[in-house]
Amino acid sequence: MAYSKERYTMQYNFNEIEAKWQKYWAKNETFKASQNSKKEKFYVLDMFPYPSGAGLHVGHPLGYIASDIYARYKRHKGFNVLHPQGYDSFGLPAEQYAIQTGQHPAITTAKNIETYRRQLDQIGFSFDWSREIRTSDPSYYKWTQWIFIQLFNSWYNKDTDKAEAIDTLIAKFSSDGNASVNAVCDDDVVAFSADEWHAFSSKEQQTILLKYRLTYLAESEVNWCPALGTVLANDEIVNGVSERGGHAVIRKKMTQWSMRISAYAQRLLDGLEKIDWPQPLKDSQTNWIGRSQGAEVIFPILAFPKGEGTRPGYLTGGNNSHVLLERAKEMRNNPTQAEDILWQSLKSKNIGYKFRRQHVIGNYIVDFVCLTKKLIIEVDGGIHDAQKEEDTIRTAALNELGYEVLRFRNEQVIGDIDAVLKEILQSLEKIVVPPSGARGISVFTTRPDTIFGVSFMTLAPEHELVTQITTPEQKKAVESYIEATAKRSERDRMADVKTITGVFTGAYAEHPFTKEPIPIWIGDYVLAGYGTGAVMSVPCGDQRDYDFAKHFGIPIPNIFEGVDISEEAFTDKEKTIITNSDFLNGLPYKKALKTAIYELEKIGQGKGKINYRLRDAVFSRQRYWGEPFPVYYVDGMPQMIAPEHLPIKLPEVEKYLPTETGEPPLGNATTWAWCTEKNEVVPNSEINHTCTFPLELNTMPGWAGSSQYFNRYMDPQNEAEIFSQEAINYWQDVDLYIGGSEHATGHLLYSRFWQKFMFDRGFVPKDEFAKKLINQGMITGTSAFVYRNEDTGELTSKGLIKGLKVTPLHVDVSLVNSSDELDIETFKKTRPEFKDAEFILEDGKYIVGREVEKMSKSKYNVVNPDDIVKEYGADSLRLYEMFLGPLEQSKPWNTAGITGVHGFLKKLWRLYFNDNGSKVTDTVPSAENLKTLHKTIKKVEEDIANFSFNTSVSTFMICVNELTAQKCTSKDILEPLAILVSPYAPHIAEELWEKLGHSESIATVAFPTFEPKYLVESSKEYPISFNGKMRFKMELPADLPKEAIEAAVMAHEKTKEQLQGRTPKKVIVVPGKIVNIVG
RNA sequence: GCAGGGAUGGCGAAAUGGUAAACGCAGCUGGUUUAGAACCAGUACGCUGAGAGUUCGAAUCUCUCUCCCUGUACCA
Repeated sequence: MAYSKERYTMQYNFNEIEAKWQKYWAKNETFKASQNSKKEKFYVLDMFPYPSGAGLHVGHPLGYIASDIYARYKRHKGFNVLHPQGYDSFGLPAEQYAIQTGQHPAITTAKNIETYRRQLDQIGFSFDWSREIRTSDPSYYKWTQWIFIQLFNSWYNKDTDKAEAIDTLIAKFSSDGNASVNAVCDDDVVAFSADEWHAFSSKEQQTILLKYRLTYLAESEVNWCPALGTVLANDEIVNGVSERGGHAVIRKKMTQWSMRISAYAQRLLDGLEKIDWPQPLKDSQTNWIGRSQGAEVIFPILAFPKGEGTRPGYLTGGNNSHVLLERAKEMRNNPTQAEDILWQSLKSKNIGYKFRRQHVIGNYIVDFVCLTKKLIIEVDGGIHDAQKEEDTIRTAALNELGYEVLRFRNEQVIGDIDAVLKEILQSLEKIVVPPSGARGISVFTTRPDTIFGVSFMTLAPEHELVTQITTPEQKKAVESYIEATAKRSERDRMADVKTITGVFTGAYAEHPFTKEPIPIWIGDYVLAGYGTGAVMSVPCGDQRDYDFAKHFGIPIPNIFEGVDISEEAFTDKEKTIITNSDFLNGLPYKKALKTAIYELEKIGQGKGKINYRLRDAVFSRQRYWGEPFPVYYVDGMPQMIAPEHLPIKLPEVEKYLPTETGEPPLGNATTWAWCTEKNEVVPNSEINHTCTFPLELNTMPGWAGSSQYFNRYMDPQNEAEIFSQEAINYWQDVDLYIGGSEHATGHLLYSRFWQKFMFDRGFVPKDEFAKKLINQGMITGTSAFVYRNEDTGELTSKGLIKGLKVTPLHVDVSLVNSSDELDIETFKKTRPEFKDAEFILEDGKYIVGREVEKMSKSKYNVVNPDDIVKEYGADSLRLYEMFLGPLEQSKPWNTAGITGVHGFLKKLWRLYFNDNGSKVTDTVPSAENLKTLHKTIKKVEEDIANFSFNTSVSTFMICVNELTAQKCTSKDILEPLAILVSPYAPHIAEELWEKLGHSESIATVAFPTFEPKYLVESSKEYPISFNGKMRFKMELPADLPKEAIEAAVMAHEKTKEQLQGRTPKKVIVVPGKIVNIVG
């Protein structure tokens, strides 16, 4: 009996070992990163998880295992390693669960975190749990709120190309106004002087500053999801529906907080060059930012339709208009003969345009004016000959105000009224009046070199000019087109790219150079949200324009030399030679581009411009379970709460839905007002708008809490600062960041933005937060299927379904063994609907079908790590996940293979122990032993450097197989081996280490040093190939010179056999590698 | 359409200019102890998606094509 007990303890009892060491690590805080260490730092970070209710499946730990191996390896290499973990614990699922059950999201979140922690702990990660953070914890989101305030109090100075404190902007405004300020700001800022700045009211000043702040409140069109009751960011929408739940999304105007990320577009692009991130990830950020270089061109609008167009203000007078108005009235009542004749023809839209007489414009009273066309008609008597000079000044002043002046003499009007009217009409037709302040249609183009190829213009149906320029004849067609496109969802519009639709507005624009009229169309291939929402259409140089022109029979002028455009547009920039283009003739693309921009700038109708696709990020969400803003409102203007009063804690609410009046869920809170005297949150009833004000009802989006969390880990308990200068200066940045590629344009872009902002404001020393990033691939599930015969209802084994009409049905993967046989009895028990099903077997077995799919509950292919750990142990799970294949590749899970790595661990254990106890001796290791060990050290170090963890697991297997065959028992080999294995399989390594007689943890023991001398071979087995095909092998001394090798090979009888008497043309000898005989 | 990645035994894969398939799973044969199963020994299969080029030699480099995956999209 005693013997069998002894035997039991000497078995590899992984469950016991793993529990023991997990407890030891926790108790001794083995992996606590030291805050003041003389060691070199190394920061290994995982993307922290959102703690969902479903818990972890085997796909989740993949990245964590890889980073853990790296972190443990770095500890062995003598680094002070920071390897923290936390939870991104604000989010929609907890809130929706709360809506359904009434359970507070904080409670479900805490419960989920508990599950996650248990699951993570049992895998044996070396996280420094003393640094755990949770984004939903007020002590953490205090700093998210703090950063928001910093952003609010900053503006982007384009001259210094960085964010600066808002005070510096205010100082500029008070000394010079805003004329000299070169900032990233809203489009609609108007110029003001220092005096005007001082004259503005506080509210006006705040309104102006809001246009410059890095986070600002603006009415913007947002993606509103009625089903979720919230706004979604662009990256939260997939194929026109919400990423979560697939609900419809519509465009809606709302006042929202926005982040001026567009200020950083260029730097976010430039920064990609200095970070070691995967190329596909960099590419998707590059595409997302979408830089395109070209020009903005303005096309004046021609020929406003008669009587239509913009409605200019009636009161056009200057400062003395009250005096002039009296005089004008008088003059109206006493017209001259000529004036009267003309008025009879002009009044009541007689010639199609509305005219006014004796109208005050600026400081003048003009005889007649058409306000829509800004055309003034003056009828001069003899007196004007004497005051020619004065009239010139008058005309110039009116021109300055944007009016054309047409002068006629009394005699002309009286003598030939028809000729006068004809001239007036001609002028009216010709005059272009830019609507509502704009000077024409502004377009963005990357091909200003093709400007002479423009044969029409296209506006997005939503473009604001559409309603203003459409002619009465086209009005009906345009309106019905707009209605039709509005009905089509974004999804339909995307799916249906091939169908060409559009309609002519009836209006024309004027070509900047040829002055030819260009018809203006609207078409839904032009997107309102990109560029200016209008394009200059060059059918010969753009396929979409080409298709549109072909479809509607619009001319397609060719401006490319020697190119046939009868079938399709010519888009090859490099081969472009411009022709039929006036001053651009004969120029290649690049030169033509520059020249076109130069000429456009010269005539003031365009300029070179860089356009970005990246839009400012909407930062408000109409949700409960998110960070509250540290903002209250005074007279409609947002005010920041002073940082010393943070955190502003999320208030309690009755229910988590929007209020009946459509306000966000925080509108349900009864204690949600800010008292500026007590500096605390007080009941809403105390709101008096003098010292107590309403608080912001929106909360921050999901990415708020994750955009700086990596820096908070450096000093997570600091209550006075987001992190101490000491901590940030020591830890600097993340050395290795591992996580999924799905965050490419969300978290990873926003984090880089905030990091650059923090850098600009001097809070952090690095403007990129992660030097190296790795995307682990997804682990997919291997679903299993049974096949139901549609005719008989029988379940047919996979090999017999050919020719039958069968429906595949998912079965739980846990009921299938490694040979794809179904456990029929258990299947019947767990799926009552198949209790009496007839099974058609092959060779007495039911074989299931297999297919690789994403892991999901509904597919019955989810594999839970808990079960694996229980059955094979954490070390087996860790090794197996690494062994599956390259880290970055997506790969299917198949539990069957785990017996391989599990067997390896048992074999490893038996190197150290047999039934009687330890086998380890002080025997001097053989050369063979040392060769195996050092070969392994070399390969494993190379593999870790390349993140090739799958091959190092193979290397361990080879090593253990070899040492077992060598019957190695030497401590000098087995000790270093335990260290080598420890990053991968830490539990067994600790146990072996302890059994070898050590009392300290293996975690920081120095990694064995590779010594090349043990790998030196005295001989080499040369592969001898003939014409590149290996035929036989030959053992030769390793240091044999080239000539001797050749001689030895040629003398070999097998060589003669291969050559069959032929003389080789050539013999290639690569010493140490190969011999190749050609001939 | 564009961008990126990929295609090697029945399966996961290794080899990045020099012996293709290491390592593991599954298969097959034999053995040992079995309640299940575990362990040990042995073993077959396979020529790198197709074609061309460079080379003494190509899975690896170049070109053309096919297919698959990921991302993205009337981006002017």
